Amino acid sequence: MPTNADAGAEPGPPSTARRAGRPRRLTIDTVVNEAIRHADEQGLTELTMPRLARRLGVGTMTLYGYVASKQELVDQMASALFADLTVPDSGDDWRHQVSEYFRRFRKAALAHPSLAGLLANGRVTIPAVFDHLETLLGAMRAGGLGTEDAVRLFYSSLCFTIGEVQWEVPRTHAQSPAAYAQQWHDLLAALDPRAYPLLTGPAAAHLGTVSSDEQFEWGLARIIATAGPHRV
Amino acid sequence: MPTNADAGAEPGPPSTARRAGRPRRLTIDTVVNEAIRHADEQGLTELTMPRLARRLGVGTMTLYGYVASKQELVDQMASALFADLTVPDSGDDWRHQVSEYFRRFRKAALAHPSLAGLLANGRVTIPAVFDHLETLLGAMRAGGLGTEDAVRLFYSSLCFTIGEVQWEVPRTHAQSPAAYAQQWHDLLAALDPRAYPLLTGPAAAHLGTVSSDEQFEWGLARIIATAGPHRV
DNA sequence: CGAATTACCGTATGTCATACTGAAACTACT
DNA sequence: AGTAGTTTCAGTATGACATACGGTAATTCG
Repeated sequence: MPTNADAGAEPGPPSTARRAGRPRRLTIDTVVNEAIRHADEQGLTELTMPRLARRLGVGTMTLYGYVASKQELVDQMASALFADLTVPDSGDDWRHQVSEYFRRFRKAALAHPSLAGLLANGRVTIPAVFDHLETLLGAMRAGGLGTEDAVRLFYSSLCFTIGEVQWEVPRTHAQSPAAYAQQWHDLLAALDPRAYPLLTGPAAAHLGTVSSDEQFEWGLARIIATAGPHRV
Repeated sequence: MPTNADAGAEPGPPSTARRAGRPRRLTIDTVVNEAIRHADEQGLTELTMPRLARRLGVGTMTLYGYVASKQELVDQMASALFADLTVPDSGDDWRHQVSEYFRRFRKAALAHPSLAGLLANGRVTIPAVFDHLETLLGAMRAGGLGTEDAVRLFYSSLCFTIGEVQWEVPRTHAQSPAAYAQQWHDLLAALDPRAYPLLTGPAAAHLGTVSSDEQFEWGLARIIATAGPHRV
């Protein structure tokens, strides 16, 4: 665990693990992790407090000893998604560094497709995002990029990555790849070739068959590779 | 009770507007529009069938004569967002045309901030999106862009636009601009200048103060302006 | 060993989406 | 007209949900 997200170190009895009173049956991490597992298996909409409690072998209200509300639980699930996200080691090329960072960002989001939608709710003030931004800004500036462009580059890449994940998840990760290909095939087959000569003709090959990874790389490269001192 | 003023020109097969049976008190458009208004005022999470029904002066179950489920209602709200979205007239420069299209797309989404999150649920098979894609593909090809690049350009721009809206809405549109600026100010002020010399120093000016419109234009330009025959 | 402390969880409340059902309002046919 | 047929309206009912409350159980401390 490279990043410490918990800034609220208790000033009282820090090392005393044993307190008076009935011992807890669970830990907050157990609860959050099991919630993530449940969302992965059944989908986020199937996650309810009673179901999660049953899964953990406790009463429903017990969960409220660990989180103040369901919303807080969901927030913690979202944060956990990015707990392991780190900035790549500085290399010779800041472009590689930034690209790789967002590649990791996307990978983290896609690791739990059902949670990717949480990116949208605006509550995810991604922990340590300031650390990452600070580090990457430094790399970009060292590479000759102006501060304003560096900020905008980061912002644009972030938006693109979030949007790409948003778009991709329901289409590829929420179903089998075969079902995805079939869906595109059916969709294109239903179009009138006279009304849609391009979509049913030359463009057809690029719509359903190209891997999403490639699409992501293409777009990210547009944003990143062309910025900086050498940009057109 | 306010009589609905919606134009109810039935485009169905028969010109017989009058059928047997009790007349409807509402139209589907009235229902969807009032739902959108409610979401704009109170937020999407506050939209419930009982509340919407009360607002329309009907019983809760009456709504189910217009939509099969709440999900269908929400889907229709999302579709309505883009009902007026059109492809800009063909100009001399396909880049302007594509840029303007996504500018309109974003504007449509931001017109109802609380609904922007619906972009994320993957159910919005934006109506007529195929029309738009077909038209823009034609323009791009006519401008010398290869089909594959054209598809990827559209896809990347779409992802970026969706992500930008996603990111922006909770930060700027769900609150007053002043509150937004204050939030950034507080956030930056809380950072330790020694740990975050860039964020608190040269980059600070570009974080909270730059307009989102400019950020959007910057990113979109990275994607669009550099693609094509002249790209690096 | 009792008292204090803390966590667990059964029960209760209010809201939600929605199924069912019969009343209500209109047209069409006689 | 009147009645039959058709369609919509809306009250009630059901089961699930998030969560407040309060009693009970498990532990440590004096």
